[in-house]
Amino acid sequence: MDLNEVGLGSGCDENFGEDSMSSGLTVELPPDWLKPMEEDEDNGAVGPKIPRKVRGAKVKRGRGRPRKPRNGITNAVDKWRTTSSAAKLNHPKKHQKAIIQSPNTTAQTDHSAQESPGASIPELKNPPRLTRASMLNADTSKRFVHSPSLKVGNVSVRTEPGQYTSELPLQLWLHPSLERISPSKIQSGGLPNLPEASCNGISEIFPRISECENCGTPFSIQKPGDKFCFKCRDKEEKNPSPANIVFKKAPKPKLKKEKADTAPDGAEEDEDDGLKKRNRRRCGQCPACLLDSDCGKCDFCIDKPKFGGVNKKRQKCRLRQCKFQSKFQFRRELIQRTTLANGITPNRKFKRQKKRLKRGRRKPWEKDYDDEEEEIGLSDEDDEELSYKVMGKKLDYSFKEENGVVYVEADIDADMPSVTEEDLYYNMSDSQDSSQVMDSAPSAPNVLPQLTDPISSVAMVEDMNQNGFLQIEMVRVGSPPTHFFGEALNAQQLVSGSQLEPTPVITQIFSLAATETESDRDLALMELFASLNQTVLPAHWIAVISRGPVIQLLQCSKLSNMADTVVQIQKGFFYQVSVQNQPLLLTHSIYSQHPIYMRRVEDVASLLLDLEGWSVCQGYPKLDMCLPWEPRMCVRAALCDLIIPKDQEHCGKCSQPVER
DNA sequence: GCCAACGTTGGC
DNA sequence: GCCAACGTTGGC
Ligand SMILES: [Zn+2]
Ligand SMILES: [Zn+2]
Repeated sequence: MDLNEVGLGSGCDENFGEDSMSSGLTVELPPDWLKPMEEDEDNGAVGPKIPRKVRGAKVKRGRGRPRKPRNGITNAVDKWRTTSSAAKLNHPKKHQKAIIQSPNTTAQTDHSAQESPGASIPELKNPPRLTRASMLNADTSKRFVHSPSLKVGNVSVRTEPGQYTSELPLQLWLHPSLERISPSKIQSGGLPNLPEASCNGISEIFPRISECENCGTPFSIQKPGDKFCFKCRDKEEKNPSPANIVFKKAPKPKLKKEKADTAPDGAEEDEDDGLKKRNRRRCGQCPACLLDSDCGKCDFCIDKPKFGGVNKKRQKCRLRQCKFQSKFQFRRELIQRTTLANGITPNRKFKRQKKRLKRGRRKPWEKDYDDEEEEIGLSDEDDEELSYKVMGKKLDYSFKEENGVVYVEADIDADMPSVTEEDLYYNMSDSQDSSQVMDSAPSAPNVLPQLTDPISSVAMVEDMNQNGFLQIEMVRVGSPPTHFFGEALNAQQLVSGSQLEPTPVITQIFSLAATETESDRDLALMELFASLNQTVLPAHWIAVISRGPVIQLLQCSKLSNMADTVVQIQKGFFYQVSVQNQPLLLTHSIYSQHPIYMRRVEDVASLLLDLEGWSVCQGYPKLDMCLPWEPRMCVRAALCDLIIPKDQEHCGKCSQPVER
């Protein structure tokens, strides 16, 4: 799976003239300027055994083990504010060319017509190219998997068998526990290797995380029907159930490791095995897996030759350890964050959690590396205390900003007995102090009432159901990605979960003002994402995150004027509004009414609310392109405003089109 | 049983 | 051939 391919807008990149559009697939890469700096050459590799000084930290994305599959799909050109929009202004030539090649063509959008369930989409002569109707606008209703027993949680996205089309709607599938899926059906149904082979990448956005039916551990669903976490799957495979029985009530598998097990036979299995092994430690979907850059500060990073380390540990950066499948997950990450925030130098952070006199496998002739520790000046007492604070107790935290200084507020529950790493992880965002609810009614743009009653979320869910929205809207808005952040997902959890328990006092505030690294920026964005998912955003907006990382805010309701609108927030909190995949010009007045950076949930919410007050320019009819029996097509002027006041039908440029 | 160390290997 | 980072293992 390649999250680079997450494409939220639908289809058309013709404005940038580089996409052949043959497939109609949407491939939207995060802009290069947002990626970690690439170092193009490797100043002579040095043997791993030789400690060396830091050779500028190289950030390289194609790392060894996990394969990051590519495909031949043409990448969309940057459409980001600072690049594309600016490019439009700065490079009129290129832009002009694009316009000539492909004017912004748009189908006359008629939401009400599309909304009617029976309405079929007329066959267009060259639909993907000419219609800019986004996937969010497409008639998706038929593709949803309906189930009488809808469970609010455990929702993920997938395409139905045989439904790999260019305009993929947001689709949901119910957790397999609710649906019987036979393996043959899956295989013949053309659901190739989800998540690896997803056509437009939309399914990558939503984590397919579920709970292992055997051990309850959260895990990433690798393919439809997965019910067990990696471990249990392994065991299951070693004692496979008869082919036709799919959901056998697994008798608590004896989880004894059987060493000399059945020898794998067949190259196919080997390959499969290899692939499985490669991906064993990464789900590819969690925030950690989405991170591209090493922090350079954790113990594993410090150990890396590129950071001047001696390459003894040879592990992936702590921050990049998968939230679900890594064996090094989380505990130390928390330590790092805390200590980072605390201003303690990175070198001190990850020294032993446990005092060990000697370490395994050291060759007798090697230097005693314990000395090294003394060089650094770390006393064990320091170390243990630091670790204890974080590890032994529940820790919630949230970012706050005040006078330009960013703080981490950590809630530490002293009564909490020692918790597992998973617990820590899942408790991370349990603190509802930072959780805010916006009423779905677009009012009071800048006031975010505190979440008081979890029921309100439930009520909202029901509301939306009654209003006839799509299934996705029956999920609490903003919830899909929150699997990662441990937010309670279904109604029951909302009621019975930690929200009802008063969260302890904020006991520590750490300043983060100092140097901001690439990974800090990643984390800050993740943090915003987490906050967004603890917030009920304005009606039917959801936040998803994709590789980069990039936060994307989508309006899920086709009834909204903003159904085709996506707000994307990048590292550094730059944001961009685009309509049907086309970025608004920087000069658009909506930008002047909001902060340049979407740092805070409030800013985002306010922007979304504001957007709801606008509508999308419908362009002007392109008569010559339409044969009488074809649907009426509209095009937009080159410099179309895209978003216009609600009472207008098209923007100034489209009402007096220059072309023709 | 834990984990530092390191052999190993997929991906490039 | 190099590198990232996985799985394994011996010392504790
Ligand atoms: Zn790191
Ligand atoms: Zn992951």
